[in-house]
Amino acid sequence: MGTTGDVGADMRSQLVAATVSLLAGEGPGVIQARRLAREVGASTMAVYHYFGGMPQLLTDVREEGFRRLDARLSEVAITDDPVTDIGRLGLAYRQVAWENPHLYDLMFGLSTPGGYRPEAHAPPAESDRSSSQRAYTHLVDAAARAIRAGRVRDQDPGSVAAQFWSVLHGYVALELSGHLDQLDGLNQVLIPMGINHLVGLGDAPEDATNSLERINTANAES
Amino acid sequence: MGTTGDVGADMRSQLVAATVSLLAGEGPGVIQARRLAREVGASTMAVYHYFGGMPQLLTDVREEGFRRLDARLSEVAITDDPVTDIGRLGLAYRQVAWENPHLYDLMFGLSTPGGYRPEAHAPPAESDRSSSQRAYTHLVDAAARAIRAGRVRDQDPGSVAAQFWSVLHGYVALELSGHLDQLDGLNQVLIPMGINHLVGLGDAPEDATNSLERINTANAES
DNA sequence: CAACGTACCATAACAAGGTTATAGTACGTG
DNA sequence: CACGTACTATAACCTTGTTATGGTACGTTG
Repeated sequence: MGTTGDVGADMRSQLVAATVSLLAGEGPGVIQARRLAREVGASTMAVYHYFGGMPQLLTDVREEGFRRLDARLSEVAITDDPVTDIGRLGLAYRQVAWENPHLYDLMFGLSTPGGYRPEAHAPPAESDRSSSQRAYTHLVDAAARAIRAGRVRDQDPGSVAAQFWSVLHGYVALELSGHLDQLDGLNQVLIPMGINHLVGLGDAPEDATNSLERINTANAES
Repeated sequence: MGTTGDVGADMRSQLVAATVSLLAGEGPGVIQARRLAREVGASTMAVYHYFGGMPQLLTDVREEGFRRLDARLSEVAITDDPVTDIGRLGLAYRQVAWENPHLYDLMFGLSTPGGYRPEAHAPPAESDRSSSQRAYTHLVDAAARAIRAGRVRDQDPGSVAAQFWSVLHGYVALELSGHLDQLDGLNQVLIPMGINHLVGLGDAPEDATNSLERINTANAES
């Protein structure tokens, strides 16, 4: 019945995988210790033995979410047009969010499905930070390449990346929560916003437009 | 003992107010039917009589959140510099989010504190949409003024406003969830991002910079 | 080889919290 | 005064996180 997949995986990863899968399939409402245990063919105790409780399990699920985001962004090829690369990173980012909106929500929201949260709340845990950090790094690298190529004014790539991330996350979150329903999000918001931002960062308007028009073309390893 | 306030308010608004207050004070963990009832000096049944259940109550709380956001944005004066106005709207928006992060999370997240959600989930309810719409309108109006003043290229103000909203929400959400902790968010991310965006929209770099430098000055009715 | 400790897991009980059933009170209306 | 409606309180029910307890498998050690 479960969509857990691999039989070779240990119980720990099976539980995380089941949670991710249930989040995508039936939503946060069914993320319950009993349900997860049943899903992987174990008893409730598995949750406590391997994680300590639901909050800790969800912490791991969140981390897994960032791992998957990182993996997806890693697949975006590095080409000789860093601005196109940035556009493709954005598209991949949006795609990941749409494939499992509730997982995305768990990664960035302050609350969790069960109503409990993965620790205090303010600072993401060490490991959590590093996971999201790895995903963030893709943006930093792309920003650095854009600066090196003269497409973006010389400045701290971290700041530029944070700006891209804000734009991306804001757009994706509003889109997911339905607040952008009456617009053609991609063409009326995300793409023009990306172009505007790039132009503000120093790129020529035609160059930015041309680069972002290429984002849907093949994406093979350069 | 509650921080419910007004004794003249009916039970319905008292419950919503208590929820907002508890979200700010103790977090989503204490948003429980029994606790809310105790807070307003009633029995649990009040929640069911006035709302039907916790999900519907939270729907109302979400709406109240947008009402407050709208009220706050309404206080931002309309001056003869529409770009400064936009900056001030952004600052007010951020302030509202910081005053009650969990309420903000409830307004934009897909999940709710208790683990249940306010209906299906995809499209926000009618009333909900109109509440957020009212807040959104402030941005649309400001964008239209900026276009009329020649500070932004002529285009659909709704699209421009959605872009501003995305930028704002993305920044605020990342900031709240601690993902921007190692940066000086305001000065390294939000302000430069705003300037970049405005320049991309057509404003002159010096004008955008000057206008945004004015956002912290007095805010009296024009 | 036998005793033993540890890792792992199932069953069952406990506690908290959403929800429902039931019934009572107050009050306006005929 | 009879009656229906709005509102409220009490108590029970059910689901779900959690803990207690005990059992099995297996590697380690004497």
